[in-house]
Amino acid sequence: MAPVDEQLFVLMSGVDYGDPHLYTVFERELRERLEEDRPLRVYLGVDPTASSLTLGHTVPLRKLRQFQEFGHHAIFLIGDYTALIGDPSDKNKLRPMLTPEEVKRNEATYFEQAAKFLDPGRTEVRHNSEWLADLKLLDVIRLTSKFTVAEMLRRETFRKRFEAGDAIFLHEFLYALMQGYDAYALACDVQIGGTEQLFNLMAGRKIQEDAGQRPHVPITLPILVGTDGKTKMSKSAGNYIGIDEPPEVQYGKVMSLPDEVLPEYFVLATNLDRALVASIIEGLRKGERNPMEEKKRLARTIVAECWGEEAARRAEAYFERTVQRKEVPEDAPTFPVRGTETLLEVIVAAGLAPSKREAKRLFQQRAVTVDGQVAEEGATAKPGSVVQVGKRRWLRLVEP
RNA sequence: GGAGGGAUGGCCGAGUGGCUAAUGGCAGCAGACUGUAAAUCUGCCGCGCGAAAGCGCUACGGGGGUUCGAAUCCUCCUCCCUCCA
Repeated sequence: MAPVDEQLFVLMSGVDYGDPHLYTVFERELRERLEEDRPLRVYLGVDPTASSLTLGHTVPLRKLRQFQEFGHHAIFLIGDYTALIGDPSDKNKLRPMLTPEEVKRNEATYFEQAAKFLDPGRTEVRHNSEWLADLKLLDVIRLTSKFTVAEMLRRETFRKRFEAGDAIFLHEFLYALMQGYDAYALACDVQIGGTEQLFNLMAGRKIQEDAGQRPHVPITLPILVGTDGKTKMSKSAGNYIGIDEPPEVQYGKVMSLPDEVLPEYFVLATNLDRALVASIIEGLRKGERNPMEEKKRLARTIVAECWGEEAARRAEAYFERTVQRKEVPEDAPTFPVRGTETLLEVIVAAGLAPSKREAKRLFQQRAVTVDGQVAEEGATAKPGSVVQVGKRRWLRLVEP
């Protein structure tokens, strides 16, 4: 296996426990395991609560991949049983419990997409219903007896809700225990998760230890911010980059990220060589590297990791043509016109604007051009001309 | 079983009878600028008619009501939360 120092450099990259002391401790623990020079059992658990993944979901997947590339044994655990409860970790309110049918439906697409970021042939896929479904009430009670109420209430998410007078249901306490039990059932050496899950991972250590197992090394990663550069990337917030979105869309979304988040994106959302990543970040900080060039590299990398090199080249070329050189893309959608319709009608009919009111505003803002000339709202749509709305919407008018 | 609090536009969150298509923030869109679709600045940001002023329609969990007029008051219903027992 690769030298321990080399492994450690890569594996600890981006890792954050929210506490420098913990970092030292866990880094040492990981070093000890790596020195045993054997494939470690590394597990990542994912609850199939959503049917399609965002770039944010790929952060822990990439970490698992890194372990895999060093020859460690990767376990992808589908939390089909825990999903029924709902992880309270990242929420300040109760999470809805899913039905078994919903879980099943999400699960298939989930792994299919996750597999893009793993080496699927070398990944062991498990479900936690395999062991959790068989626990007897007595087993569960024994598990709960290892934890105290004070311990639970010290946890930030619960504490805040408790202090705010919000409801905390008993089953929410159980979530951490279930995830902890997974670690024990898998007899894992390492568990990967988001920083907000540290509590759950620590619960796992405790359960393993009580059962006479060596507690695993937690590897927690920060939450990836969304395209707004501020809040957590999520579908519902609309600030996401979906891994099944078209290459051009992904590329564009990356290019619209605020410059400040480039470092964290390079660390968390790419598989680029860690030494290179470090030098990029350093270069950006010192102003020796051009943010735009680096952002293009980031965009290219992310698209390539989702769709392949070829798609990344295409997306980049598209961006350079349309945005940087402001050319009309040759694949601009066409729209048949007789020459009697008004531009306004055509823009709405072609879907370049959601409503007439909105289209009217676009005209008022001088955002509509025909063959490069700013067009007025009353103009008629003539076949053979090219309409551009804003920076990224085009239409080629053709004979019907 | 009892008492009380809440449900507002994509999200967060003001508003407690007309001045409210509804403060503000975020997200989004446009223009300017630029090193990029970054940052910054400015404007827009329910739908329809109208060149425009303007007019109309729909909207504050759901139904019904009071009123010249309701997101705001009353009533019933649904869902959520808290406290006491």
